[in-house]
Amino acid sequence: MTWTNAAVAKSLREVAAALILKKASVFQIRAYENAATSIEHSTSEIKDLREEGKLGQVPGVGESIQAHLEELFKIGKVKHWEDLKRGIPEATFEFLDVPGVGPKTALKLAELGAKDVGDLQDKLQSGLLVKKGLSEKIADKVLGGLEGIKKTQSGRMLLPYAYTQAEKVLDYLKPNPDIIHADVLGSLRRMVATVGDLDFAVASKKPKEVVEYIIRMPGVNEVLGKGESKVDVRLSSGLELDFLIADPDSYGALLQHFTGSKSHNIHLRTLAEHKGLSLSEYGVKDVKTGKVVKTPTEEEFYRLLGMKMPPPEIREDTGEIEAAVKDTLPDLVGIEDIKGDFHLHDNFPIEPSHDLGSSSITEIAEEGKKLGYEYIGISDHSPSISNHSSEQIIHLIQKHKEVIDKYNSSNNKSVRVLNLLEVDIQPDGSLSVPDEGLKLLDFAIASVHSQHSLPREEMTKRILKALENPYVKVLGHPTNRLINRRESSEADWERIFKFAAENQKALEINAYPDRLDLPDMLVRMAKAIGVKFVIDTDSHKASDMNQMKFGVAVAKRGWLTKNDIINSWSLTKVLEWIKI
DNA sequence: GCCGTTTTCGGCCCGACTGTTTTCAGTCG
Repeated sequence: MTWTNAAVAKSLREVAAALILKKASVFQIRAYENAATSIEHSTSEIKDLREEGKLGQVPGVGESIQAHLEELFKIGKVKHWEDLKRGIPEATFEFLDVPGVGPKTALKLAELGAKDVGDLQDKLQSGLLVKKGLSEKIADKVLGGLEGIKKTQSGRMLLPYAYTQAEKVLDYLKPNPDIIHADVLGSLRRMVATVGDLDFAVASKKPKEVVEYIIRMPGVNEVLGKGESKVDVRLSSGLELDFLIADPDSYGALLQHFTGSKSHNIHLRTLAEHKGLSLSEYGVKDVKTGKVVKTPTEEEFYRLLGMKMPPPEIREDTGEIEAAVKDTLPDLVGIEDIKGDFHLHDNFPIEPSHDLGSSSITEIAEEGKKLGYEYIGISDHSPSISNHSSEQIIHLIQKHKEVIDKYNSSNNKSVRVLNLLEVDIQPDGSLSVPDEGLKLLDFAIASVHSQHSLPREEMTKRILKALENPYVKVLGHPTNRLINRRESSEADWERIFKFAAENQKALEINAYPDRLDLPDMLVRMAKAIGVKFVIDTDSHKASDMNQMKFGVAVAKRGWLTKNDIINSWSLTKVLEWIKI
């Protein structure tokens, strides 16, 4: 068993479930749940922290759980946890993965004889469990939930997909005269890399009419739940949409409440309580008088709590509340600050190791101009090392350089084009292009495209060796994760970030939909170490260059300001940075 | 079981919907 953060968190949640079933103190239960959430959100592998003796630094992990984790990593199990789980059928814990199934339902299902998820589905479909005393409605709900588990296994939605779907829904909502405001909520509004469900807020004086209007939306296949001010639907595509409708006077509270994150809201409520206030989606209540102050805007909601409004992207309870109180929130980078894109693949026949782009330099440059850029970087994959001699590689780079030089010297160029290359970091840390080839470039982006799961120390040395090359200015998609498909590579990121900071190497935030790499939490860590960043789309066709906003979202979630991001600098300043 | 600008004890977020509960429990966000 490899104890990833997800696996450790799952174990803690199972213990919490066991505690619920054994009617333990709700606060003890919450403690285990808090520890699980905190570990899921940790920027470091918990196993590494333990080896470094830093387990106690994880919020929510106190003396007891710390001792439990020591035991877990040492012998693979925890006696105390096993004692707590004793007497509860093993299948109970498996059923917790089914949406809508909590500990008590899970136990009931196990006691009725369901052995595992597959068996559960069979016994529900055959009606066996209902015959044994399970209510039909619960049976239907669990069957519906089993659909959900399949969705989870196939992965949460990628942010750009969710974003596009949500835009379509907002386009349907906004023209309705009964609808005063409509916004997306939840993890999508916070621009988290993956999104589970799509949640929407609607401000209206006529909630019932709005509910009916939503039910009539094209593509709605099933109404999953319906209340006075709430409706959940499933589209024929399988996508679930949740809508919450509020009076315009309390719309700010609704937006705030359901944007979350959960940990942000919990912290906020605790803070409010000390001021004698209580928070809900209806507004801010004075506990003494019982009077609710409605808040039409989020700014007003936060103002009543004596703080500035933190941007949705950073509402994760990682210091934004403290900063909002002290009025020291960072001025986060915005899409309008971006002046270029360094990672773009064109269709020049460079005979690359990986995929070629499909647009010409001219098309890419024109798209760049449309986006308001001053410069772009053409960074094709390097010529494949197995099919070419060093001389051939250098020759191809020379040819490509001539094309770019010609474009830059033409009279009707759209933007300045930088001559870059995405070179492979070989397993031993050497680069796929000899230095004589690299010196023809403005600079090189170095990326790992093979052997992604080397042991941590080997991967660390591999990346550091590549970054030592003076022509390499950027580490491309640093962790190599592919969301829902491939885990991040293991490496000593702190060491890599320190090296990057000391040697003026930038880390890429790759905006490609299933990369979003560097991930936001590592962005924050790297910034604290003093690293600079570039945000790139890694486009293989010109029309993909508009995905920059998703990279900017990652940067925002990592608390980056304009100054942290090299491609928000002027061309002059970028050219100076290249020369360092 | 955790935690501290109410600090080593005494607190710990709030509300909606669903179900089979006729006054509340389970689950979710």
